[in-house]
Amino acid sequence: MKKVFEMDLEARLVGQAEHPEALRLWLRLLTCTQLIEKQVRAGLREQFETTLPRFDLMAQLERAPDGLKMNELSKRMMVTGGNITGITDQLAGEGLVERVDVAGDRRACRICLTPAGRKQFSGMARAHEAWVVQALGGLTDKEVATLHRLLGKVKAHVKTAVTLSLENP
Amino acid sequence: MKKVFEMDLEARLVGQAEHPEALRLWLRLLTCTQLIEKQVRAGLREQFETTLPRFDLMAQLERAPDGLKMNELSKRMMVTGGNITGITDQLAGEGLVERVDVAGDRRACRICLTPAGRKQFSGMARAHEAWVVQALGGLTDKEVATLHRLLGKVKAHVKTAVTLSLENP
DNA sequence: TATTGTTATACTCTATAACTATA
DNA sequence: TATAGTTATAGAGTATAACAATA
Repeated sequence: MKKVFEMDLEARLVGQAEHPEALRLWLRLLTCTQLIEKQVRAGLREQFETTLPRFDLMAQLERAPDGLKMNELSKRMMVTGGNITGITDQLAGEGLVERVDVAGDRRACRICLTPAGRKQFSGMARAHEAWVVQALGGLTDKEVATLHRLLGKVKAHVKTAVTLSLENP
Repeated sequence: MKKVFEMDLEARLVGQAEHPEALRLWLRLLTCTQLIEKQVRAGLREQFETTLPRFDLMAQLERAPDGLKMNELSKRMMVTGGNITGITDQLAGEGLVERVDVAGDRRACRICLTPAGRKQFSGMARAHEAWVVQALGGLTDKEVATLHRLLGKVKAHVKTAVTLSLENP
């Protein structure tokens, strides 16, 4: 049996007694996310020959029956518009999504999953869910709920802070 | 006051009642990490003209008075060796770290912070800590402790699973 | 043979900024 | 003028694989 606890990002804190707990928490948050994200990226690449941003874009569309406009995708995925164009071009080239005209605004378009895209996504989503459930399998239902609630507070606080700092530069 | 809760990655779950809570938790974890990480990267770039991997490497060295070998840095930062060489080259070119011979193994070297590197790092670490404390400022001490403990369980479980899956391919 | 570190390379992801077309 | 989307580009970040020197 190999040793499970290797040194990692958190190692940089050893011996720094004066660091607030918030810093320890952040490093642990980062480590957990990176560990799970690496597994998800590897799975998407090996089993589906795709990437996380491509999966994310399709996941957004799967929940939007009428599709989403480019700028809406840009906001939700937290990346700038040019990147959405690029990913959309790839997926459209493979017939997984399509651009649909928007009535009343000839500048805009909605991006929609094609039937082929919907079908492929459902397989990926199933695998993705299994990876995540496995990764978080060490927690009880109650612990999952607690984490979800507390991270909700973090998210609300950070989003507020970001908004305010953008509004008052 | 601008609306704080925009749609984001988590939006892809709306309406999917059959999804386990684990998936919701994962998306929230990812969103929180990305939000904070974006702020940290922006701060490092704007205030110190550096990047997160460079900061991470220096942070590892700051806690290792005798420096660290390349393969040790590679393990801790969870990236492959060639990248460590690249970052080390940059930092060494700016006089912030140095390669030191290892007695008894002429293949290896230890990477150490120089006095200049140590000095620059201390300023960055102070700012970094302030950003993180601000980002997590919406939580009570008790909530921070709870999150830290629960994420510790996640980390242990994922690391065990990764190790096992690597050992039994 | 195995390990340490380096080099070369390719690819994904991202932001920025200039651009076109439409509102 | 402002907005929706595109294009072009540069740079960060990463993995892979071939390589040299040493163990």
